[in-house]
Amino acid sequence: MDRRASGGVEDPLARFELTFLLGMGFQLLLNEFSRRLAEAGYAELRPVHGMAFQALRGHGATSSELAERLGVTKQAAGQLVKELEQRGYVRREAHPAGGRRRLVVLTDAAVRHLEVAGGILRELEAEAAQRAGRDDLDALRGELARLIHGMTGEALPPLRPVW
Amino acid sequence: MDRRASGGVEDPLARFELTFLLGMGFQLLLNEFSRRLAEAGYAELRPVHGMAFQALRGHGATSSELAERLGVTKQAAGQLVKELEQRGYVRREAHPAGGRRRLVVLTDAAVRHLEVAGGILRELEAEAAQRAGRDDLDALRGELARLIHGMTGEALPPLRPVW
DNA sequence: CCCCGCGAGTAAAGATGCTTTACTAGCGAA
DNA sequence: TTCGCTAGTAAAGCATCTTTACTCGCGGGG
Repeated sequence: MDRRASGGVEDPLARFELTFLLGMGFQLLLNEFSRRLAEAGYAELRPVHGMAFQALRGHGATSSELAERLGVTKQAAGQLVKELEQRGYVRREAHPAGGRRRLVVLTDAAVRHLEVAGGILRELEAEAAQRAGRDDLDALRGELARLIHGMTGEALPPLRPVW
Repeated sequence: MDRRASGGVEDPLARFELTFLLGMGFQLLLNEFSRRLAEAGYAELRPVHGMAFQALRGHGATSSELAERLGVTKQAAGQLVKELEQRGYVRREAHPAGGRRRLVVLTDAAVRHLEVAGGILRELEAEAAQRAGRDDLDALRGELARLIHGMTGEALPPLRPVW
């Protein structure tokens, strides 16, 4: 049986613009992600915190570098770091290059969070694959990747927590 | 030539979770949409205003109905309506059902905005289709529609302007 | 008939999470 | 030594939402 509406009732989603479809899909996945993350004990962390962890994973970064990667001002990044430090998710160490620089690095708690968050994201993707079929989901990923590359070239855009 | 990386350098996007890919694609399209809309003289309107126009198109609605469709409180919706009324995008008429109800309806200016915005969205989609191929883009639309239906059933989720 | 309660709408204050403006601190180079 | 660059911080401003608390109009039960 064909999944596409052929002669039956037209899918109302077919009338929506691509941008809306992307937005709806994103919002649905993200809401469910946040729900499960809160259930897992991370209700205090918003998506932007997870983005910060992503940006800091590996060798850490200065607050200003973090700001650039997140696409916000360095003041906003500084405040984020302060909160995360108070909650024990990052440490601020002496920066090898000296100056006023401080290197912000993840603690084990943040690394654990990244693992849990990643697990939930993969779980969501697996559930979608079960409904839509693994092949279709891989195709979706490929087409999204091409769309993104077509709009940005090689550089990856920052993912900001607001419209 | 195969588009998928087969033996060459792996696409860094292949490492990202589906949720991130959706978010990036959405944000890229939306940013470009906002840019062009501002260029077309609508710099004063944010995406949420366009969403409100969508929700009101046809027969209009009360502020409370609008609030529900946008997924915000009725106070927030009321403020939105006040702004839009001052700028001449909506009118508030007597509601046939009486009571305190006021029917919020679109003016011609709002209808024109919807046309311009729709044109830009279709333009963006056409450009993406030119890069990726019309078939691929249709496939993307179909897969997004299935993803959304898989998560919501028939009901369509509100599209809120924040994470 | 009256009041009572409900839903629509409004008003004001509060919360949040950014940006803007404006400063201080360390370092290297002219 | 002073100039200027960059990192970081502090405080205020601002946009946009929610919460709390009311007022208005109507219809129904006593």
